Amino acid sequence: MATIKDVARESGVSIATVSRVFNDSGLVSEDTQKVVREVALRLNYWPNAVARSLITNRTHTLGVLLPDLHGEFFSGIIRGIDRAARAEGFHLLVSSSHADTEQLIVALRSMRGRIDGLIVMAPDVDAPSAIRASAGDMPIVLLDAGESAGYDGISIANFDGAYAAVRHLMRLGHRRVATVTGPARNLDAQQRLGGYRAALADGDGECDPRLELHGDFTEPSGFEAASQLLRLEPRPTAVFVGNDHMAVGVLGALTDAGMRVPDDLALVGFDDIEMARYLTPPLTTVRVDTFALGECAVRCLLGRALGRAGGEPRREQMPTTLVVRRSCGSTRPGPVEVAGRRVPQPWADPAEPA
Amino acid sequence: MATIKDVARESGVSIATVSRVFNDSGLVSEDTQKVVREVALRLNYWPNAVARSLITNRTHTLGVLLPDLHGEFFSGIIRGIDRAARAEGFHLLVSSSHADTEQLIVALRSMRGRIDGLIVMAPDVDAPSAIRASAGDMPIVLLDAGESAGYDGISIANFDGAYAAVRHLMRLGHRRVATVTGPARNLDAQQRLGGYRAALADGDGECDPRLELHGDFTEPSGFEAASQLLRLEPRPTAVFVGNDHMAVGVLGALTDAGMRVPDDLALVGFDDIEMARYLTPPLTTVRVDTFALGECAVRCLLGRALGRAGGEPRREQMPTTLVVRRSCGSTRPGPVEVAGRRVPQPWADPAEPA
DNA sequence: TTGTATGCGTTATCAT
DNA sequence: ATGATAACGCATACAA
Repeated sequence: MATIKDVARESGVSIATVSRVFNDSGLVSEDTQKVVREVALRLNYWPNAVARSLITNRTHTLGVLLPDLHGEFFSGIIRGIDRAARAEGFHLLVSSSHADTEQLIVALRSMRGRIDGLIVMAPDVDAPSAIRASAGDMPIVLLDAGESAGYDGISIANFDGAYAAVRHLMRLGHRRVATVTGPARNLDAQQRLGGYRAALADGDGECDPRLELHGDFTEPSGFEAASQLLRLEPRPTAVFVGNDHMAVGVLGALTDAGMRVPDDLALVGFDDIEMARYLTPPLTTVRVDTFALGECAVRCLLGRALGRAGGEPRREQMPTTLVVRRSCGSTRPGPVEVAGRRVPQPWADPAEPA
Repeated sequence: MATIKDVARESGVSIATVSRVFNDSGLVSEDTQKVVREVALRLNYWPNAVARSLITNRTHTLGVLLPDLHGEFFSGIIRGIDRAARAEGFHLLVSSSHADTEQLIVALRSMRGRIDGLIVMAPDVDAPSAIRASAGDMPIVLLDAGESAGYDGISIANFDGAYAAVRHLMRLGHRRVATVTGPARNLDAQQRLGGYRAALADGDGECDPRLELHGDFTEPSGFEAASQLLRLEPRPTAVFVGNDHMAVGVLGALTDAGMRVPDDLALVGFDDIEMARYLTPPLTTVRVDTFALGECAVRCLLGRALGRAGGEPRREQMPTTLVVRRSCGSTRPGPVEVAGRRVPQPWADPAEPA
């Protein structure tokens, strides 16, 4: 692999000139520039990014630390990150599957010097401080974390989304509305539960602790929770499920038990995973725009990394949208959902904005 | 951010000794080592990966070039890559969304010096040679590409999977079996079409060019194709669809037209996306283990990058599995599919191996 | 066991 | 407009 020296020698100029050709390009004469570029092309030369980083202290690379890469949620986020980063000429150094904060720190440490900024989705609540210690003064954006002081952060409007979903159920006449929660330590789960409770309180719904069933965001846990739900006396007439994966499990259990959705029990999920619209009945749910979340994180991060922004930590919140389909038994279905679809699909679910 | 010099000074040793502590660790006395480690911890020192790479010419990073990051297919692949790479202490430098080969080359060039090896899923047929020119002597693994000479490559058993799917339909008594293909230039699509044709020829099925409908792997294109399919005279009794996304569109169009699946028309897809089991009826399809595909790519690549392997280019093929659900009208449903699921789901689809 | 000195490929700072 | 040379942070051959 040719280096700057090879190009300099072949071109009959100094390495400084070659370097200038590939950077400033203003201080080099047309003729010299032409020669150098030709030689570089012939030798298939391109500046070594590592050597360049060492002296400039800039890598044009963003570190991305996620708990997982699987599923639509993470897939959407990383896609948004990728698009936005590429648009600014940045690469992505990705590491995922961190079981705990310690593993995350190990990954972060080994990125030292290789990245200009960091996007982190921390599994634990205690992660941020540990991260800061290992990250030096590198700009960091927290994805979906709490109000950690001193960090830029982007969160999801979990509370609002859950509130809108439950309020929708109550407008349909439901007073006894159950919920299936996510993991207790999970912030999204906590906030969604908060929205559920608030909507219930604001709309004179029944506030019964037994109506709060516990899941862990997985489909089997939804199945389990639904089994418990069916044993409640009196039985709730609707259920707000903390995410769509659990809602799939709930739907399965209800169908098994011979319950009709939404007639016997109305159902609303959260996330709007792709599958939601293809369930029977199509699932009413709260949409989270994960792509935009990723994009937003990059914009926020580059604002700091490139010194465009400064001062106060910025906190942004990604809005959510209630997507009404048939599982909630809405009496007034909205227009056909068309986002991202190119062809009319008459068999698809009706939907309406929140 | 502390450097090796800071640690050396604070520890009262030379930078060479500090370096040894963080590398060999055999040639340094216990005492010195202890002091250095303490100081390093206090100063929050960790070797700068970029500087280290410059001299060792090893980055412990793998480049990953994919056409997209969206959807289960890519999500599964990159997850497999991530896991396998992490297990070997490697990072991932990811770049995606390359519309054409030129964009891909630009991305590749800017990775120069930053990666020890490359995993590429090239959108175009002409990509490999361009890649080689820009990659120097870096080890490369091609994902899902043809028989490009001189490269390690991992492909999917598209032909076998399609063959098994269509053969299954014929065993169920179907003779007039249609297909919906993917993009003409797409290798997967070509191979799946090949498997369809071969199974038809081997099993005295009807070989009618009109039975080959063209799609582009998107759901709307499946919807369109199904509309054409319904106008065929005589109407086929079964259809093998080139991927699950199109199969969803086909199913929608058939349902719209009042056709019953599988009674009026049997349906088989390809990929086994998560949604497949939740459709009505659950979709019989050919499973591709994308996770294993990614893992395999990393193993193959590291074999070369770490100098473990040599000589002949290796070509591996990921096997596929026919997952029988209800959309094909199989008269003998297999055991309940349990892979990756922790809780029995009695309402779930029956399945059987190929 | 430890220190000195060189070089990795590049940019940046001086010169000229 | 161009060249010589010192950094950048580290690993390593060689010396001690």
